[in-house]
Amino acid sequence: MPLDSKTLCLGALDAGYNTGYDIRKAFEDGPFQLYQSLSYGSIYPALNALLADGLVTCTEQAQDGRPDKKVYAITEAGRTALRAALLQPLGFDRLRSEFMFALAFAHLMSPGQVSRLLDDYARGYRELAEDLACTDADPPPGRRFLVRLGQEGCLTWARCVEKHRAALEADLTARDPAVAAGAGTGD
Amino acid sequence: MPLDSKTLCLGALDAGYNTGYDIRKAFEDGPFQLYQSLSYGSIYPALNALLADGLVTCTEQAQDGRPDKKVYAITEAGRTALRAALLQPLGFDRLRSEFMFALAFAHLMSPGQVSRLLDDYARGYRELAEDLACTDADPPPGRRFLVRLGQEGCLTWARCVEKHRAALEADLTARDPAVAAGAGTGD
DNA sequence: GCGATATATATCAAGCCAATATAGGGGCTC
DNA sequence: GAGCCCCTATATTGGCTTGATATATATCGC
Repeated sequence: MPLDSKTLCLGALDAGYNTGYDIRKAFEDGPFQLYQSLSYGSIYPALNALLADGLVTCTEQAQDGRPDKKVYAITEAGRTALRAALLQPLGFDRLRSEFMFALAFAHLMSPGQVSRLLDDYARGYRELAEDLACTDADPPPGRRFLVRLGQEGCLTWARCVEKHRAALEADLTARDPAVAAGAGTGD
Repeated sequence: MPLDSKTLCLGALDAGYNTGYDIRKAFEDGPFQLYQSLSYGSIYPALNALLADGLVTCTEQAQDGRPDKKVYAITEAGRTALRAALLQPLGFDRLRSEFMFALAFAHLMSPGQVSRLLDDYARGYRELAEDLACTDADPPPGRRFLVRLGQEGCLTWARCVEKHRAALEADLTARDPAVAAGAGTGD
């Protein structure tokens, strides 16, 4: 198992996110949002396990009013473990798309509903492309590459949807002539 | 929650996959492999729940030697439930990519390791594009659209990786001049 | 002054995945 | 024909993850 939640946390720490709260932001809005996700229920237990294994250190900072901040830092052993995990054979990408699954049943919907779905889907990827732009300044080479790749990929995917949607919409009206004619012309 | 495992099973049944074993294949190698996944641990309980709710029917077929086959069929109520679930607001696509996460830490690897990662990554998408071609004959409009979209999307993504990789590899050697000069190239 | 949002840690129920158990058939090698 | 692996087929379980919730305070807009 190459990339469990402990490895993901080590990566976030190496990238400069040093509290549980910050790590979650890195996966929610930050540089990792495009290709990984991680929630509190995984992060806090993972940090405790990493601490027990000596792969991270923790210094508590008392703050005015706010709850104490636990600032974590990756150790040299941690960085070695991260490097080792990244070199193991990696599982291939897995996409979970409710939009695509819904579109697989376009024949069960009205053409108007399908068109709205396609609009929302393409727009979502255009918005995501913009979100990917605003990340940290001067990232390492790998993350610079991923920003460019992610932005172009999202825009290209949106364009691909817009390119092929006409064929789908034509297929649907061809199957349901009543819609094409605008009135009940029979089947 | 729009697309839980019960909804996914209803969809697979509507698409003509009518046993638990078959449904899994639809998500493993079949038309849904690109955008959803579902395992036995979800499928069998979901089918039981759907049966209890009257959204599917089940007829047991005794077979020579082999265990009895439970053939499920979606009911009209089931198709209505499927339609209703697909029209609820859908969550946006979520990608889980171990390759991209690993590449985010390219600065922790040797250039050779990064190059191999990029090779494997692009090749994986080219192979996936081929796998997507062999699906069932004469699919409904939505799935025809998704096949075209999926194939073009995978190929485009592979090309996008290959287009941007040179910049990454240049960045990495610029950071580590020893590698550029050819001295002590540890792999 | 009031609700909304942000900081920050932590836990829990519900759900899901990967692995395993069970069981017979077909095909392959030696 | 013995051993072995893969395919069909259903079912269960352990362990992990998500999403929601609890707690406590500060700041910001209005």
